[in-house]
Amino acid sequence: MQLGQGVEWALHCCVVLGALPHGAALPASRLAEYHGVPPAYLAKHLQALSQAGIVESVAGRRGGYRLAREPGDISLLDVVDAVEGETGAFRCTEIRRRGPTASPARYYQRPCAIAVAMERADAAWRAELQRQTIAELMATVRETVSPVILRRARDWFEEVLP
Amino acid sequence: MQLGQGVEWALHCCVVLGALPHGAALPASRLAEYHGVPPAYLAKHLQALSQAGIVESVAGRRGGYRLAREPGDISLLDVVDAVEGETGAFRCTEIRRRGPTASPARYYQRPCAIAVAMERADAAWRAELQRQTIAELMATVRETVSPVILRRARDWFEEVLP
DNA sequence: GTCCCTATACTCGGATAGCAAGTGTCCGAGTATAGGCGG
DNA sequence: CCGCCTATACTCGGACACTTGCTATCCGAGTATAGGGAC
Repeated sequence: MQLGQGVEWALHCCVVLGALPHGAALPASRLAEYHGVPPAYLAKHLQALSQAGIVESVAGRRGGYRLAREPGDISLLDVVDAVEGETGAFRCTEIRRRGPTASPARYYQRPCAIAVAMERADAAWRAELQRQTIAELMATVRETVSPVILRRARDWFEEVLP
Repeated sequence: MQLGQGVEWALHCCVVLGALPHGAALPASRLAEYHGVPPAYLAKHLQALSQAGIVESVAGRRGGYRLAREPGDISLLDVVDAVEGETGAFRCTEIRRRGPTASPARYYQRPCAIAVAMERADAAWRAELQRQTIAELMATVRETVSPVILRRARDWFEEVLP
């Protein structure tokens, strides 16, 4: 089990977009340049965020992406679900109904105990992601990132933002 | 993100092996037959369980697999880690150090806030899996599975066990 | 000076290849068993 | 009748193809902008 790179990229992008001046948009190409990742591939994941209503796209010149909601209203789970899809980590294929002891469906009304146990762990994972928001992430970043880096980032943004 | 089928199969196999008479072993082929899954592929996952010390293999005639520890000493996390590998779901590639604002390593001593947040969710997932054991799974199965199915399973085992 | 129009340059969006990991399979090495043979 | 030996059949274990989904890329549709021209 392994999450795709897109999750990491999407989260970093959300933090960056949240730090922009209100209403400003940043093109996907700039986001890719800032993070040092392939532009075309990052665009694909940004489209997923757009379709999920997490970011909104602004067309034309001076266009780009910006957060569609307040950073405090975007949970990490929202981002992960948008990029990875909402299919749970565990998939129960009901193998208990197969093999020589297979029986009519009425004997399997209770859910599979193994599926229940795995879903429980999955729920704990999702709950922890739901609990945290992009706003909290931004606050932590501001507190932990070196002032030097923070300054360089601000300078770079002022340079690329028109 | 999606776990492989092997996790489901391995958990079901552990529950079945835990229900065997003490000391008895069941061949991989029988386990595959009982669950209606490809024998050769299930064998691959059972090898992983064997290398992790969860089950032990008995060679030769009357051989097969049996639990290497008491069911109460095997957590679901043990099984998942054995089959899927212990690599966490989220992988941080430190993209914060890339791009135009890249700086010397001494400015990145604090861990990446995004990685920390994701690791927190991963830890919650693993903790929930660690909390539950094969023994508890067996108890739940005994309580929830239809008596008819339970009887058929017992009959089948008495038939195939020599 | 102000308004409108047009050409432009830039943006997103979906459709298109390449590759790694999970999926599925096979055959060889090793061993406890079962039967036969000898004492 | 008992013990030993051998052949056997069965087991696990690792090495070998195949398919799905993640990774990476491109070009076309659409739009806000900037500049020029007319009034």
